[in-house]
Amino acid sequence: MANALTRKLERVADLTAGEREVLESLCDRPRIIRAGQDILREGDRPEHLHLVVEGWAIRYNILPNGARQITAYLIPGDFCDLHVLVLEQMDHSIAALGPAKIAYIPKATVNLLTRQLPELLQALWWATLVDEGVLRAWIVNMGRRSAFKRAGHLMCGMYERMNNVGLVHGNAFSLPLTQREIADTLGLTPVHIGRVISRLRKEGLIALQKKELLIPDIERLKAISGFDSRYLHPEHVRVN
Amino acid sequence: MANALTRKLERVADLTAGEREVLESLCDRPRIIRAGQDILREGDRPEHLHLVVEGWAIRYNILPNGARQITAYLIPGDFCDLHVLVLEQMDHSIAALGPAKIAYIPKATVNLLTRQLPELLQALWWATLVDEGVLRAWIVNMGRRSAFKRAGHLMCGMYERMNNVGLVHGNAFSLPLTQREIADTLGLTPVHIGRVISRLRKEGLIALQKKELLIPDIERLKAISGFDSRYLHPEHVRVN
DNA sequence: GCCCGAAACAAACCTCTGTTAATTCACCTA
DNA sequence: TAGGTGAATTAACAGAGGTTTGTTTCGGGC
Repeated sequence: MANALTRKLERVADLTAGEREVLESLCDRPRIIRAGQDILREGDRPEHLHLVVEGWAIRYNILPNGARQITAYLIPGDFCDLHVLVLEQMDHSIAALGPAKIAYIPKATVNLLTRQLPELLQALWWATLVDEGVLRAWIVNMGRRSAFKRAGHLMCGMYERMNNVGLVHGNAFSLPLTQREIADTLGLTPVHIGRVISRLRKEGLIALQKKELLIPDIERLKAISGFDSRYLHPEHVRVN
Repeated sequence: MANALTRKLERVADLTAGEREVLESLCDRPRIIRAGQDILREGDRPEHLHLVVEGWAIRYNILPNGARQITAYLIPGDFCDLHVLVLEQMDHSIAALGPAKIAYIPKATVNLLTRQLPELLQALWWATLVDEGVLRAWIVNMGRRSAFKRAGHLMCGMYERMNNVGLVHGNAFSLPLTQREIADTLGLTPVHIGRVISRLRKEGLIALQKKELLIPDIERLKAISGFDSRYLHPEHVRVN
């Protein structure tokens, strides 16, 4: 079975057998990170690139007043810190949500690979462009939607991502987040997220228990929260 | 004098004379776009890439209820639609703020160039990674800061960008935005932006008149609004 | 089975930001 | 110079979301 990185990059580029093999080898011998532990901290100047092999991680900033804002959820196949190739220093932190496996890849290796395999370089660039689309949708969600729609939108996005990797069964999937994390994602408070979730339940839009989220009618929730999945779907076929 | 695209890419990569020449030629014969006119619309499947050569543009989404959210300011040297290399379809629109000059570059040309000049491909990737950092800072700003700090933060960011390209004189620079645009940037309403600006004025943090913004003490404004310029500054020196 | 801390749930109260609308100002054109 | 349009300003009011506090439930360890 192909690993997550390979699967992800193949959505935007055709890879040769050789390239695929190289990618597989990068994920060898990942380190195990305990739940909640930081993988990278603001200010770090990492010598390795960090790749999520298994589990979930969050990208987040802590403000001087202690508030936290989450800016990304990282799933298997996602790099934590590609930007340090350019900016060197971390301007935010990364933490494992649950227990996770992280591969440590020397920066030099990546620099070498991208110089030798332009095809791979392009795939990484394109994956970055897709990520940008996700960030833009995040901004729109936070800037112009009510808390109720914001929460619905987030859940639709999670559904899509999990569905893309075959992890939705019977309209339900595992959502290993506390209300505090949802709040820090959407720019709200845990208390208010509680209110919103209880309303989503009351209106029959979701059933959430034991970190398992069930969305009985995803199309209805999408319509209500103004979710448009276009931004997640690369339609590109390599023109070679 | 080098054009804006060249200057921008040289901040993240060493370019050969030949590469620089190619970049210059891309900006030949830009089209003139009138103030306020759309350059690209949501749903478009452009055959060309669009590059800002002169003037400012905004990236924005319109929601079903008519609300607008701006997700980027594009200045000379910025591409409007690199992501259509992967996603093909525009999931947002782009409009010229004032009168602007836009270069139309065939997608095929860019695909060809990036295949022939890996150095250029890498520079574009890295520029994309820098953009990602800007989007993350935008999210943090909207999610976890009060309207007052949010506005101050935006102005600090504009100051930095303009300063980087030598357009700040005597602590002042041209800010061609209406309060409505500032509101749509920060996820607030024009009325409230008005309140916030008047308070920023009262506290002597800014002087704004005729689209000219003066920040008497930039360090003070940065401190008050929690601005950290790290995310804007590539420190990288190409490892050749 | 019991205990503990964290997470979820609830209620009262408060404040920031949104809404609406009227007034003034700036700029452009006839 | 007058008239017109969009932007900025101001004010009164409303409502979404924050704060604080307390209670209940959940999950893991013993």
